[in-house]
Amino acid sequence: MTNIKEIAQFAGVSVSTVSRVLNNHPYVSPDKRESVLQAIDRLNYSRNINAIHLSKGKTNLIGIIIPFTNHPYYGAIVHGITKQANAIGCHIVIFETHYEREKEIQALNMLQMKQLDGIIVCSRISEMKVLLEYQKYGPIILCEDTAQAELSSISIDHYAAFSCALEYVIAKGYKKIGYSLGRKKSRNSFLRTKAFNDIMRNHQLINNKEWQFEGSYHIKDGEQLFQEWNSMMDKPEAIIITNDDTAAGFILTAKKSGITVPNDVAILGFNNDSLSEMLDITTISLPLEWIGKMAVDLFENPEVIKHVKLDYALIKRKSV
Amino acid sequence: MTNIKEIAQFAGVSVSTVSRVLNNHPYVSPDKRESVLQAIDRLNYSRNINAIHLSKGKTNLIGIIIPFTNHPYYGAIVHGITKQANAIGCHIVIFETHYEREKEIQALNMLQMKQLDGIIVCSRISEMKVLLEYQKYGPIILCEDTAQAELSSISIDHYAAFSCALEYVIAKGYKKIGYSLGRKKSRNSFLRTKAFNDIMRNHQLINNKEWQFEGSYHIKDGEQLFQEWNSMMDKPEAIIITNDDTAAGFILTAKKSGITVPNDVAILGFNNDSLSEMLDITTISLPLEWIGKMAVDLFENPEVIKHVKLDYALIKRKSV
DNA sequence: TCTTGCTCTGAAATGGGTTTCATACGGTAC
DNA sequence: GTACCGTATGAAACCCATTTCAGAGCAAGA
Repeated sequence: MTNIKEIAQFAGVSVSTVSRVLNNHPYVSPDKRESVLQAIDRLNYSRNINAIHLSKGKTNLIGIIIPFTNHPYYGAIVHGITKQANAIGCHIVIFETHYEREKEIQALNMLQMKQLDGIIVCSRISEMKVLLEYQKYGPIILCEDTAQAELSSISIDHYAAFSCALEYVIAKGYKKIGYSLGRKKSRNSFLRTKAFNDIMRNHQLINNKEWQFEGSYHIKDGEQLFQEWNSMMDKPEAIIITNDDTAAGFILTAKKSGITVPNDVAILGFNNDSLSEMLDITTISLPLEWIGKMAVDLFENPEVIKHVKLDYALIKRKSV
Repeated sequence: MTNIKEIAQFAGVSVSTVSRVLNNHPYVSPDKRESVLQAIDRLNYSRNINAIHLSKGKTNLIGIIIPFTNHPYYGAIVHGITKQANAIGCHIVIFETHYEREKEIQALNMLQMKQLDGIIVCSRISEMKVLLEYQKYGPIILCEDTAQAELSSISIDHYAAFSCALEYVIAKGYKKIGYSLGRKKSRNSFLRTKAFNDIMRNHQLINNKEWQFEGSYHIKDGEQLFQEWNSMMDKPEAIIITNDDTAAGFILTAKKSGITVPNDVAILGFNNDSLSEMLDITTISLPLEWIGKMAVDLFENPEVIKHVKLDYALIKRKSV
């Protein structure tokens, strides 16, 4: 492999001058620039980026912590991140964690060891305390509704979004209402649960713990959810499912058993995936790609810790 | 940032010894090892991985070239790659190309500049010639049915898989058969087209160019495809759609117009996504995760160029 | 006793850039 | 004429770890 030194020799200049040409610095005379360029061409030179990384102390690599790659919700966020990251000359490294602590630590260690310039956390299992420890090694952006002042975050107001969904279901006349979340212990779920409790109390409706489910991520989970619902003696009349895929799974499975939506049970989804459009599922539309874009923006300005909230929208269709 | 030199000083040894401790080399006396370990702990040292990359000439990073991240087909492959890559201590960098040449070149350049140890190409637009030029910089693995001897590949026998699908449709008594591909110009599509032509000829069935579509990737494309189909005077009775998502979109849209499957039109999908299971779509199951795993295996053994073929399976359900 | 061989250690070379600093030169303002 | 500034350039320091090489010490076998 040819290196900068050989180029310098070949071109009859110093390595500094070669470096200047390579980085488009001013103060290089046209003829020297030309001869360097020629040397590069002749010797078929290409820079060793690891040396640059070492020297500059940065890699233009952003780590993304997500539980699953293969999922519309995170897929959309990752897509947004990728687009914006590319726009600022960065690439992304995916850490698919399946909510294993160890995997998250791996990513954080790469930040510490300077292989990553920053990390965007889409969803996590590690305690906030852990993230804060690693903050000194580079910007960590959270895609969650955090109250943590020390880390920038971008999120949807999940309390408000869930409230909006619930109020709509209630306004439609349903009284026995359940919901299904991803993981109960996440920040998002905490806020959604709180919204549910508050609003049900306000309307003096029954808050039945049996109608509260979790583990809704994929289509198949909707099948499972339907089985659970179907086997209950006392069934909720409406379920808010925080994920269109699962909602779709529920509805499609229900149909096979002759249960129709919204006649037998109303379903309200989240995300506004194209699948929900196809199946006419009433849903809350979330600006997922935009979350990704904003996360990168926050990464770019690490000196200002900000907490950005994005808007949501109720998409009225036919499942409620 | 503390570095290895400071650790050496603090521990009263040479940098070589520190490096030996760090890398678990033998031939370090227990007491020196101990004092190095203590120094590391005291000074809160962490290695600069970029220096290691520079020194070792590798980064344990594998690039993945895919057109879309947000898609079940590629999602499954990426998932398989990620799993196996992690197993061998590598991480992955995603290049979402949307079939833009420039993006693919970006990835290849990162291979050249040694930021990547290798590249797995899931689908591409660049000519083979271009890939071959970059081969000297590191292993390039193709997830396609290539005849190219110089690059390792992992693929499904798309000719056979498509043949299997078509023979099944024919055996079911359909005569007017169409199909829909992703991009017509891809290697996979070439083989599928060839299979179609050969078999239709064998069975002396009409090969109507108007019944051959492309651009089928997402659910929404299925909606579009249905509109096209529906507006035809002379409609095919069966369509093989090389993508379950699009097949699902077709079927769901059809249902809204009162067209039922397979009575009015038979649909055969590809991939065996969970969505196809939900909708009882007859499909060809492809071992996508396994492709990912095998791709990493091939990456690991770059000295032997291999062309691995994986099996497929016809999943009979109710849409044909 | 001498040779061989293993354990242990550090100096120095290596990987390959970026950046600072010192210097030199030509031109302009006063 | 002198002071000052912008352009141009190279030497050397710096980023940080790995690895080779050479040598020292010590024990076992001949």
